Amino acid sequence: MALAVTSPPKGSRAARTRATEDRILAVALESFGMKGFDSVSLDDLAADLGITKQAILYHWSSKRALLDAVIDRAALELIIEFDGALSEDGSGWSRVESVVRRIFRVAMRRPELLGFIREISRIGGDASLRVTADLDPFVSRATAYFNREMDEGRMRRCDPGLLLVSAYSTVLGAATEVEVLRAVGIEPTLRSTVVRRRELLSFLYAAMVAPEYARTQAPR
Amino acid sequence: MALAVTSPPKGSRAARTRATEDRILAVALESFGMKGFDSVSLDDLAADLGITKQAILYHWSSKRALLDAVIDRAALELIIEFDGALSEDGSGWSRVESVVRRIFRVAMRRPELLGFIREISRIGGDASLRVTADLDPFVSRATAYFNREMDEGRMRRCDPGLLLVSAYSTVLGAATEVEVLRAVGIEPTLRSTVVRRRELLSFLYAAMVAPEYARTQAPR
DNA sequence: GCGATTGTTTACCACTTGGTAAGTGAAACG
DNA sequence: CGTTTCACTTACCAAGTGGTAAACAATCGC
Repeated sequence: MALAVTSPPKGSRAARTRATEDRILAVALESFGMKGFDSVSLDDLAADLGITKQAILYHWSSKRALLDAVIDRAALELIIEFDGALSEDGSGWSRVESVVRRIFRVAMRRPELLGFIREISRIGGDASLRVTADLDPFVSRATAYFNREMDEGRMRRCDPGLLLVSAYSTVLGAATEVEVLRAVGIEPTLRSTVVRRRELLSFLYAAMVAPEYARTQAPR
Repeated sequence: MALAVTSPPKGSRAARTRATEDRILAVALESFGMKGFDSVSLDDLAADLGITKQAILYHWSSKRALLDAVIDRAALELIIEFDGALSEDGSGWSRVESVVRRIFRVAMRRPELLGFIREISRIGGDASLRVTADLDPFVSRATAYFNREMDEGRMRRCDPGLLLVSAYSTVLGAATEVEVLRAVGIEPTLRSTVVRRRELLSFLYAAMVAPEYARTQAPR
């Protein structure tokens, strides 16, 4: 899919270097996330970019070093996508709802981003440690938020970390487990995604919202 | 980890052939599930088995053909692990609970099996179609079960397919997303797994069991 | 016992992999 | 303007990839 438009040199040299590295990281994130790290060769990447593999190795000394850079970029983009939702106005359920909507939006529009995180989990070792470290600030904020909500009785009391994992994997699963969806007869179209999101929200609502509080805030 | 004990030839020729193919499939499932299809070469597999790669290619004409065989085996093992739980005695929540316990047991004892299904999902194409077809009977049974439970008012009314996906990915996630667990500060030990399973069960309980029915069957 | 069959190995092969070394053209700098 | 620096390419390479061909040894039918 070489879109390689050999764009006319523009801007300062430093700026163009940054632009090239950006393009490489973007394509690498996309490919690693969709096909897996080992399934994508540097030649594949280079071909998609319309450059040579050695150009990539000029910016990063090895494929593994490139992976580290992609991890950092993916974590950054994830935080940008989700962290805003935690800062939004509204409390309790409405804020959870907005996070879920964002995850669905990301899963629909940028599936490679979530796929990449999963891929990193499987690679394990240093790569996992890196993504864990990168995402730590976000996790802390989310956990603190859950704790606050529980303290004020708007959410069922439970372990915030586990709640985060449960909600994360539930939403991520419903949003990305295409094959499983097919297996249960749900063809992943845009239309069905809306239905799934609505059902999932009521699923999460039942699981998370404190019963005493539920009457005042009905899920859609 | 070549355990290659060059076992003394035993049994009829047909039986030994079956045994060899079984060993190959077992090791391939383990490796593909943990490291990914592309990350495991035929030479790697052969080395683990203490044979040569050409011995593998004698039984299956290509690496891809081997993958198909592994898919069939994985689906079979999955069905064996889970289908029994659907047939067990008990109704409503207790049966769901027994399925969840089984998935956790599988996730702890045979992580490669669940990892393999996920890997196949990502490979997509024919491989996905194959696993979908293989698992179809089980999915039908589970869906029918959910429908029955809903009809009799023991479960919250909702789309059975989506419920299956949600429950599947929630449990699978909580059981296998080791990196995410680490990120939220849950070190995946045997002890913490028990805690997580208990919390997850109450999470699922709240989400699935019909409110009118909940009073009579408290989750542990 | 003996040739045919079968499972496996040794010997290859064309191709791809990540990575190195040296060269090149254009911008940056004095 | 010359030269130095930089981003990148062409030319390689050794190690590995999936796969083929032929040799070989154990077992089967007879």
